[in-house]
Amino acid sequence: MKLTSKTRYAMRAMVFLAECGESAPQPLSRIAQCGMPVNYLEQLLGTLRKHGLVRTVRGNQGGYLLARSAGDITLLDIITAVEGPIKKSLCYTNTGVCSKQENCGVNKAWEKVTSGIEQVINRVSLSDMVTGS
Amino acid sequence: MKLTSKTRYAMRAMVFLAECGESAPQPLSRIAQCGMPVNYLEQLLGTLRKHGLVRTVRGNQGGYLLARSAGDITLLDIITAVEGPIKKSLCYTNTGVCSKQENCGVNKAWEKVTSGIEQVINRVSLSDMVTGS
DNA sequence: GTCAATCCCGACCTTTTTAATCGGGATAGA
DNA sequence: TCTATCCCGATTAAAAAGGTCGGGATTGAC
Repeated sequence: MKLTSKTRYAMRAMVFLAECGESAPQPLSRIAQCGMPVNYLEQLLGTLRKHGLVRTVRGNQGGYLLARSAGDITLLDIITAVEGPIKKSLCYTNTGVCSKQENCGVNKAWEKVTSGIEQVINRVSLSDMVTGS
Repeated sequence: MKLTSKTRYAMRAMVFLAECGESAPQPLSRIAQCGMPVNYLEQLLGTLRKHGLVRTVRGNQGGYLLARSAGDITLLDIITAVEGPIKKSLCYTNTGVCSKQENCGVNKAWEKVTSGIEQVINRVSLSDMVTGS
């Protein structure tokens, strides 16, 4: 339950791209000036591209652009892209001594928690992050 | 944004203690039968005790008990105890090139996210986890 | 009073994950 | 053709998580 550099960097990069708009593609070196190691950022942007959140223009004068409008990208999209899908609890998998195996209360309660968190994160869009709304 | 073994173990232990009720203190060795390494669990229970979630009876016939009623302990209490308080975003701390420093949109949006998540987690009590409500 | 069961605690080690670096290849505008 | 750029896998370094160990303190049972 913690915010990693990966997510923080990805958020910064996406917010920056959102602020830049559709004008021109922003080169990696420019985005990295937001305070991130350029080589590491490159990996993250690759991941974001593979998940369809940014698109690229290759070659000279190339760079990165948002793949969709900022209002159409949520924090859940970004976090899921770089951190993977939000994990589910495994609940009493080992010895079974504590009984109840599959449909135990912990599982049900945890299910409620994860979907609740997903909702919260999914309600914040990239444009919200730009405007602070 | 992931569930660690620490949290999973702590949840199991707390749920087990909740199921045992106020009858007798449960020794570490018994709790560990839920499928956790005993020495590691000991550390976790020490942390939970320091945060006032369990109390102990020392000496022979001793063990661990919930410090409060199961309805009065939430998932937020447990997670905060073992993982520390839910972190806040730092937002653009390095070069300042991306402008806006303090009260930027990302900070505001992230603030909303963390408090939202806290609410979700805080609404699930230990007794909810036992009953699955 | 002794003994055994128990909590207590800090130090250490191992494994996994995260973060960062590097080198070379592909692409395309000027 | 040259250079700025994306692309990508391999490697390393740093940090965190997960787990182990040994010895000390407490206390009920006998």
